[in-house]
Amino acid sequence: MKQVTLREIANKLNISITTVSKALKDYPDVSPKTKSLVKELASTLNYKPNAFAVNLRTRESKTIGLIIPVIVHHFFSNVIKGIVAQAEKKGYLVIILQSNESYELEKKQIDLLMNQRVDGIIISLANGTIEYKHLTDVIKANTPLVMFDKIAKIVNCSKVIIDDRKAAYDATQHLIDIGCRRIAHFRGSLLPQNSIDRFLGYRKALDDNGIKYDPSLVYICECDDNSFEEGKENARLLMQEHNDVDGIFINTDLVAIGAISEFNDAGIKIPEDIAIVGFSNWFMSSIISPTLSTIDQPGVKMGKAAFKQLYKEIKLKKRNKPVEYQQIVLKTKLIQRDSTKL
Amino acid sequence: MKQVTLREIANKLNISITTVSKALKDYPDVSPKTKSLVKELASTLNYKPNAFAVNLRTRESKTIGLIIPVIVHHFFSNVIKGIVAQAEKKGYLVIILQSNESYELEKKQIDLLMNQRVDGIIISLANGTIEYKHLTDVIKANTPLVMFDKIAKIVNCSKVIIDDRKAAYDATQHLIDIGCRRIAHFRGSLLPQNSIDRFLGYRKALDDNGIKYDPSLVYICECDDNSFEEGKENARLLMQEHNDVDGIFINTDLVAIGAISEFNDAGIKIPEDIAIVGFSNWFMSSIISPTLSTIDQPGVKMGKAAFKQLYKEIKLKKRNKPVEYQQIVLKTKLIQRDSTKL
DNA sequence: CTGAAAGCGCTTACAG
DNA sequence: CTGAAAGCGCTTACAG
Repeated sequence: MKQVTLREIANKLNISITTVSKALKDYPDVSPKTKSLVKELASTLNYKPNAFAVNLRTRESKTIGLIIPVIVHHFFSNVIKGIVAQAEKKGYLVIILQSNESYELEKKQIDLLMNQRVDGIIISLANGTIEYKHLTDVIKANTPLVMFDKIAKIVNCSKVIIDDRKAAYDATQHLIDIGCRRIAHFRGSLLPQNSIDRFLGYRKALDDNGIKYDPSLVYICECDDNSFEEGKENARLLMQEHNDVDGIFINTDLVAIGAISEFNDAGIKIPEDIAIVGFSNWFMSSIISPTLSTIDQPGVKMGKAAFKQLYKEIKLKKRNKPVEYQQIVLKTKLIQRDSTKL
Repeated sequence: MKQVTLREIANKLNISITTVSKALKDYPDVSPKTKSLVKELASTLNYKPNAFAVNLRTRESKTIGLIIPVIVHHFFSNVIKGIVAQAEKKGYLVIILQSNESYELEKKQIDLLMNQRVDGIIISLANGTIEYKHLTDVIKANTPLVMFDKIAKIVNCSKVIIDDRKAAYDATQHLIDIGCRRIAHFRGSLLPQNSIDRFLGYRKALDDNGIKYDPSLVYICECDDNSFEEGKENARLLMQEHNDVDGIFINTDLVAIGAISEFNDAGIKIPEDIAIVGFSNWFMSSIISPTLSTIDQPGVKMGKAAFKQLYKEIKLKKRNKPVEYQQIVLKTKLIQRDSTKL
């Protein structure tokens, strides 16, 4: 089945391609009669404009790119859902790529998307991303760029984040409030801004409560595919090295769940022996035993907000208007469950 | 920053656009000297071919579409991962849409993708899909189509599936093997082929073992966003209506996890009072308590297989060769965990 | 109200 | 080895 073109419709009706095009787009300078004739034939022939030709002319693809570190991940799949839903409302399609936390892949994928002439890009950085030239290049090429969750502070573009520092502070304060005094932290990878901020929030809460910060209580997780195992491993180490710890604030739920599993196996009671707070509110956290206290991080909302901001910038750019970059900070909240109910 | 075009390079080097184009694509009839000159300038100017123009000429978009019922879903997000990874290897990008189990949305999304002139489409049907014209239209338009997991048997195209009937049979037989004699089934929505097949496998296992099939032991779940709650609800009903049941085979893990949670709350012992087998092997199943026996369904593999088949068909179509539709059946295996360890 | 013409940026059959 | 020309299918400024 060959695709129907404007020319075909024009020939069949013995009018010009121009008029067909204008009729279909409801230009005011086409007679109602012609319009209805054209529209009718177009629909019976099942005419679909060739997107390539339209894109080439209008220099718009109605497509955006999304790069995330991992797809199989409660938070990120929620973000995808938010972005895809919002984009569809505005007639945009979303190309999704997974960087696998690799800087090299991320660079290549930015390139792919720029080649594809997407109208804008939304990205959450890979843990491995150490330079930002690929991102500033996007901005230089005048392609709207929005970063979310794992951002680079120094890159000048719009960002959708939560206040990681405050959220981590709240989580740690909560542990202190229920009586913990020797509090460990399983932090994320060294580079990402959010794992830095969560660490800083943890430290600040200790300071403000007169608890001495002890670096040996901080364990690192890469938080890639192995999060669950990393949680188990760190829990094992912690038991060997510090049997006086009474609380842990953990960078992300999946790691926390690994830790819980290890403590359960070792016969350590949660929260009586060790209280635990996670981060992100994965669905799993509400069904493991004990249920896990955590910080709710609104994935779908973040996705929607990121697309909305990108959309604004795409529209502004189209009208050659100046863009003001926004830093959108969404609210989080502490969810108390059994892992901290003393 | 304006985008660099072939014309620009041609002008700067005082040669024709034709030659520039051919040089960049390593045509044999361009002198090595010209080639290196062109390539060097192209790279310093950071030339990127305009994908729209290329697509318009070559009638290829190097982009495929993927429609799935839900994104936030262990199995489907694994499939996404498999498809995206495999596609990238071959230089293809993936546009992802979520049908939300809605037939109407699914139709609209097929339309969107066809408009976008994707090179092929991979789809897992919505529960609500009752007609297949939108799918046969894709095939008529000569766009390669591959269905996976939730397929329509009567649509003539390639399919990637598991043997749902056998897997369900295995699961039910396992319950019988450990001594269950009064076995309920929480089935999926009525339309999808896979929930029909799983039901049939369940029934066959009962038959083969001389256990009378009792329709009142079959409960239905829509398996949409509420799966967990549906599991709880059905478990509640089951306890009221049939306190003699000693085993349940459940259509999908998330529903099974809801049921486990309800039984735990009600003080019913798993597996002593009721043994449970789920389906799909969600990560969660290995960490809840008791851990859940289930059928492993290879999401990433299915995604990869689906893309590979689609890719084959895209290539064959390009060479005007006939396509032979494949039905690819991937292996599943029963994973025994505590919920059936008597 | 209608249409001829230019042009978006490429690719490729063809001529020289 | 090089290049002029046609064409992919659309949009839109312009003329009538």
